[in-house]
Amino acid sequence: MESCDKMNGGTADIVSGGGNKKGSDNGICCNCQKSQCLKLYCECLRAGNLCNNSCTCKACENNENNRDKVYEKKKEIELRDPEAFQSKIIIGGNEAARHRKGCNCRKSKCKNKHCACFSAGVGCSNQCKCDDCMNEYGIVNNQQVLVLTNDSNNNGSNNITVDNGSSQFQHLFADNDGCLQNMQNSESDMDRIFNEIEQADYYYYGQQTSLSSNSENGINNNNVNLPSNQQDSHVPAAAVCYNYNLYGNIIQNNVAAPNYHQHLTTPRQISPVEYNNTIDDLDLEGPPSSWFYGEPSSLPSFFTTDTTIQDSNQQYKPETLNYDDIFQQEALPISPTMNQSAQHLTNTQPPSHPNNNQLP
DNA sequence: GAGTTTGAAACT
DNA sequence: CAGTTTCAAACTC
Repeated sequence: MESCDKMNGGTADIVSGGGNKKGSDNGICCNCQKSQCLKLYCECLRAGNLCNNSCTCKACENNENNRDKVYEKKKEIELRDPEAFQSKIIIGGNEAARHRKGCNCRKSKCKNKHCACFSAGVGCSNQCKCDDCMNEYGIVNNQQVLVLTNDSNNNGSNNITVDNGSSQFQHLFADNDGCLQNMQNSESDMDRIFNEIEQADYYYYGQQTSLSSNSENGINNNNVNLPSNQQDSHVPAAAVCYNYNLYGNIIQNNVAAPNYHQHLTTPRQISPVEYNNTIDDLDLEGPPSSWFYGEPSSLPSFFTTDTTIQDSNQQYKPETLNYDDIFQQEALPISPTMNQSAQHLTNTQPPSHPNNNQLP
């Protein structure tokens, strides 16, 4: 039997292709045999996903038909560990990323994927109780900007894929990955993200630059007209997507950047930016935000510290809230307040939604 | 593909 | 809280 492939070389196709009856996957799948996919052993459940068509689990109950049971089990798990469904990785401020609980490795020396820290792409920290650790804290063993590739060379298809760069990389984005989940709602979503990135004003070294349609030399091939002393960018722009809980606190964010070479060879049409954020898990999350744009190297500092999902008890029912009235969804450029925003993330509390309206 | 190793999660 | 068992992923052959 074909099993859920965990060793896919770091490329996860996040285009749904439609017809996914068991739920969205984010590239996550499981092979659970005994847990009924109702324990944290199940990667799908851990990520907040229902199991999907890529899963080869047996007696799976983590599906649409058992939403109530899934919810009850998740509550049980959260009783044992209130942070169980939060990202395992904490990235914030100027500190190196670390695993929330750390690892307890005895034999692996923390240098393979048996180690939770290594597997998540971060160095071990003083949270860990590992022996003979060779996974030094502060050494991030992956890249931090998600590269989106329009993979037109793959089987002649036009699918957009996520090139993680390494098999470890995807774990930065695997947990409760609401932004990618939302992108799966439509095959055109990734395409739209590209367009939005290009539609946005470009920022470079914190300065807004202008778009030029007929640039000739160097970096200008990518249609960004940069000052001559700043023409060394690999990627013209990148975007970050925040998801907020019902209190307006960031609970998840993602970073995306267009593939540079693809960008050079396939000029993309600039189209009006539209935001149709579908909210799937009203009980857990507030509305996902728009994508924000900025200079790529600045984006990792926008990763947030961990935040409690404060509505996991379904206190706020979807029908009682009018999200449009609470949040105005619109794209806001990161710069020129980039530094100020980044500074906020060094605090314990992440920044609130730009149009935050605190709920009771 | 089957079997072994590993360490987190669950349990006692 | 500590020790043990269960579990599924990672790894090896």
